[in-house]
Amino acid sequence: MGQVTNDDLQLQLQREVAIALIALYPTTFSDHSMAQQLISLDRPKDVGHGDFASSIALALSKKLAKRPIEVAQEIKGYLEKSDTASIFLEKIEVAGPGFINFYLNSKSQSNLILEILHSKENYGSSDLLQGEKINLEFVSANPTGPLHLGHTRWAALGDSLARILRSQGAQVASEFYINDRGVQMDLFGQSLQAAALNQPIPEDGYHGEYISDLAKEILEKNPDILKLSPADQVIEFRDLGYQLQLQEQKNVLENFRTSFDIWFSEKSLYENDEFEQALARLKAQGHVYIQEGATWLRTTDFGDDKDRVIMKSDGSLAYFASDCAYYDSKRERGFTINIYLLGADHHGYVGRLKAIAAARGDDPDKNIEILIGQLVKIMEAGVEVKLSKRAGTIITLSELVEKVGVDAARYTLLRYPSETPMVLDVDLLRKRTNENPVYYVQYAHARIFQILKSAKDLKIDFTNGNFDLLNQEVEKNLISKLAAFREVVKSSAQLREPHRVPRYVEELAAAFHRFYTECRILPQGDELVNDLHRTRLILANATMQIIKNGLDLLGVSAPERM
RNA sequence: GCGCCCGUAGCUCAGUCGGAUAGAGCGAAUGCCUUCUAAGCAUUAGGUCGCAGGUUCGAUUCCUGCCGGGCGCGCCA
Repeated sequence: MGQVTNDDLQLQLQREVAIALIALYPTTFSDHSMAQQLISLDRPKDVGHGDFASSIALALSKKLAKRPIEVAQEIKGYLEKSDTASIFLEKIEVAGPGFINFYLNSKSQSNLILEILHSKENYGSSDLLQGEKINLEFVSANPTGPLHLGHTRWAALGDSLARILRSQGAQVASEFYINDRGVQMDLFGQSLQAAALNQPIPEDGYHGEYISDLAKEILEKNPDILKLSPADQVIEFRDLGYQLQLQEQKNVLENFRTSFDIWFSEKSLYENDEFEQALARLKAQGHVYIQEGATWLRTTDFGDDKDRVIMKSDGSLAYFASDCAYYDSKRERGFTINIYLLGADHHGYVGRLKAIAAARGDDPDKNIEILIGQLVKIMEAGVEVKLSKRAGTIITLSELVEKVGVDAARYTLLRYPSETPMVLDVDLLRKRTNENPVYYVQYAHARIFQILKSAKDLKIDFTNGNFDLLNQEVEKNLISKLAAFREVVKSSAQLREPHRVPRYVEELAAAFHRFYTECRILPQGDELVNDLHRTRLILANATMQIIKNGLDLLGVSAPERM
């Protein structure tokens, strides 16, 4: 047998246990894959419980009519005699009510560390999602104003999720859907025109201070605009304002390290017949009907609350028309998995979006995935800031970044599951930036970097070490944390949950800080360099690599000094 | 009224397929720098996991009902 990678260990251990079950209880287990499926095997939170733990004995207790501890002992006994298991296991223990704890030997630990140092920035990536073509749509703000705090959360989440999915081999297009047509755009144009002419802005128009600034900018650059007829002025203001505002959004997102592969124009759906084709397809499939002069899609056939209007009775298009054509476009472009990151205020869309997919003949559970991002509340001076465009109390993406920086903003927004409503305490982020968890993680990285730099200055060669020497609790704990990285990134990708990465990286940083406090890494004074120093340097180096890899998945920088 | 999400320490929140004494950060108290970054570490305090049932060897986790909070239920976008 060749070198066993850590990734395989879990599977291999599972296989060994399955073999044991079949040998020990032939009347209960005959089929190998069935036995293996039954076996739970996870990484315990507590290092005292080994590198892997299984509750299989507890689960089987009833079926075998034996006490859990007895079952555990029997499995342990069998595995201890197994030659294959002993290749990578140090020892097996039965603990608590009947858990079996497995401890890896130092050979498998050193293999892990060496693999990290060998793979470098690629460690943690896999081909788990190889061949998947994923469209990931997020932010998708109207180009009629600045990006607010909600958009900021989706920007961080979407961008990080794209990085995580790509790391697992998926082909991902991150996409921004520009709502550049319809009533809102016209209101935008009217608002700009009114502001430019010092006239009252329409009641349902756009009011923020940015509108008058934008109007002023347009006037300065295009003085001739006033010569146009009022109706043409609106169009001109709308189009020029749109360009400026969209460019502004692009700049802000760029500065937030959020990149999009595709900026998709809603208007374009109508300029090259994509809407016509999508509608024709739905009609041909028999899901479209006309009632009271309006054209409807029978989404209730596919679980939606009510049918949706595509074309209104006055002949104008409903917003939903674009949704249909847009989904069709994504499928035509070859995306099999289409992820929508929606704000909680749009969660009512789930039913109709799924219905579009189903009506088209797709599998709504497979081809469409919708992630709901709960809204972000803001606390300032101990009270909640009510967000209102009218009152000018909205906090924009760029304001947040100005206050706390890109790293802290991204990291904070990524720490929580998207479906968790979160409260940002601006005062805390503003006044106490040093206490933000992001600095805790970055500090660990910077610390290691400086130590390795010192080691190089001292001309210490730490390419080889002896992992048998690492027998302290803090050292073992750090190694076992490193071993968990791959599984964290994988589950993060599979569950579409980026927050697992920051949580993990914080645990890893904590494990390192404890290790650093208790274990001297570099030789002191006149002390000669020995294998323990070298091995600890290797361990520190691997830790730095994983912190860096984790932060990269979040789009957060890993500073060399702080 | 119906649908989705949330309810875990004083505050902000983690907690994979149900598992071992329920965790982290902040805040509070106390220790630790003549040696690698104290933006760190250690110890202490702080909990009826919203409430009540059910499923089972075992429930913060799954099911039902209730209470409380957020959001959504247009031929608006």
